[in-house]
Amino acid sequence: MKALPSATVMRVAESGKTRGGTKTAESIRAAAVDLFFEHGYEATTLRQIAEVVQLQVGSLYNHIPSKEELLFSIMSGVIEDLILELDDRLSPLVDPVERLRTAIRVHVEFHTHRAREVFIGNSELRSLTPEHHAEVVKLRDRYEEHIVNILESGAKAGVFTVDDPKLTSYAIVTIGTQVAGWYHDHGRYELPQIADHYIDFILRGLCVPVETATKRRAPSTRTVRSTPTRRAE
Amino acid sequence: MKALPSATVMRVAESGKTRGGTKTAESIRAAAVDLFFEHGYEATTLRQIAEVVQLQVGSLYNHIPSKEELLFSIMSGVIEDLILELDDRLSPLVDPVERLRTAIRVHVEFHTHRAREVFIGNSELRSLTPEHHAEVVKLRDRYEEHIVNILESGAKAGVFTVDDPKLTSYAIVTIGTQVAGWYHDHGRYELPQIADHYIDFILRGLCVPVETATKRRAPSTRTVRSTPTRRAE
DNA sequence: GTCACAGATGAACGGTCGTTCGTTCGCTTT
DNA sequence: AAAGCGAACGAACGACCGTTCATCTGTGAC
Repeated sequence: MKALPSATVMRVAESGKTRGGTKTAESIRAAAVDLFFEHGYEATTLRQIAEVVQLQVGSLYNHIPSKEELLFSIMSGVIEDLILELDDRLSPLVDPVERLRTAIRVHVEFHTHRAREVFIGNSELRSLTPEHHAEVVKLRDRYEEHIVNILESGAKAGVFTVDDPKLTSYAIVTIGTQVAGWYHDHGRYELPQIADHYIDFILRGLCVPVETATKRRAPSTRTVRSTPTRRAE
Repeated sequence: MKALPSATVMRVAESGKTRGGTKTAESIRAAAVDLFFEHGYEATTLRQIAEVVQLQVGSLYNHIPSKEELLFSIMSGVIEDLILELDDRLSPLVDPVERLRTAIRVHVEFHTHRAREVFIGNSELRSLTPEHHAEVVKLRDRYEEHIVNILESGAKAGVFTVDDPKLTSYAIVTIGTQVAGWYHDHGRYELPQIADHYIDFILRGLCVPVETATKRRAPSTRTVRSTPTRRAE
């Protein structure tokens, strides 16, 4: 599989689900996400997963090759979806400031909407086989490269003051990522509010003049795409 | 069995114990830090720890009450030390900007010097008993409160522009914390440079005018050339 | 009607886990 | 020399792990 052309086959990413699978396989995956998130991969047993999906342990192996493969498919899947989403939303934009704004917004949105998977992706790397580990790290680096590219193109255009793109990208990525650690649907903060706050914070850090968030949000049609509150828990 | 020479009584070994525990207990703790960091708490075996400290498994229980207590002592210990260090370095300072500068510097320094313990503290919370979990969270909140207080006092004094102190403190703490994930001793970045970079970035995010890092520091110490290599845990 | 077959079953396997415990060792104090 | 005692030993415990497998079951195609 090679990188897909960005303008042609984008329909795959429209629903966020790139991988199919039977209903049973899908619910095994969902149960695993919940349990891995709550107790960690090592502390989660296949028997717990089987209980959630109302199956016997052995039956799981009709749908998964192994516990580790199950983890890997979750981890690689979530990063792939993230990259697809970013490419999709970034493709019509050229202005570095707008591209960075959007990248941060996508990052925060994605990391809240799929917080459990993202959390797993960030904490269970060491439970993968060396081969799978390398594969996931490669995907992660590919994503980070996007951010660095935006910073560098903005610096070249003279709109960002960026001392060290790599170091700065670490800060930006980690700010968005950690949101997954504390955000939940009916908490204190609304999603667009969080994104706006961090966008302003980061842009100021890059010496970009920023209007106040309230002023900017009022007139435009700047709405968050797909804000379903259907996450139940 | 040998008859002891008659004059051999004064062989005192009084220097064995210092702050904390015995030498054995201390090396068990050290081995646990290394192994928990590398493989995670759940994936680490008491038998692995025993092997490192050259003991049989059962003998560990002469020094620890249980595996979970061992984890708890590591996690609570590192946060306590962090709070102590911060209090110590902050106490002579009153200017909010200088206090924030120092807080960030302490945070980054501590999170690099004791990266393994900090990493454990951030990733193994869920392996604690509910009681220990609550205790560690309380300690962590106490630390975060320090940062929020600095931000609020700076905002009140009119030197910081801070939209939401809590949200901003999340960003600040997480920027420093993630350094522990990739910093290592002989990498491409020097510790003070990392701290300076993030201090400037954050201060600009708070609308504090900042001289360039090059001007403020001695020019000869700036040796950032290339990108750091991300540590693969 | 029967055949094929995906999928569910439940027992079993070989390991490994944290923890316990009776015993032994070696040093210190009497 | 004897007693006391912390610490190490080493075997064992019961529980549980991921995985396998021979067997059964239900459903749709012919």
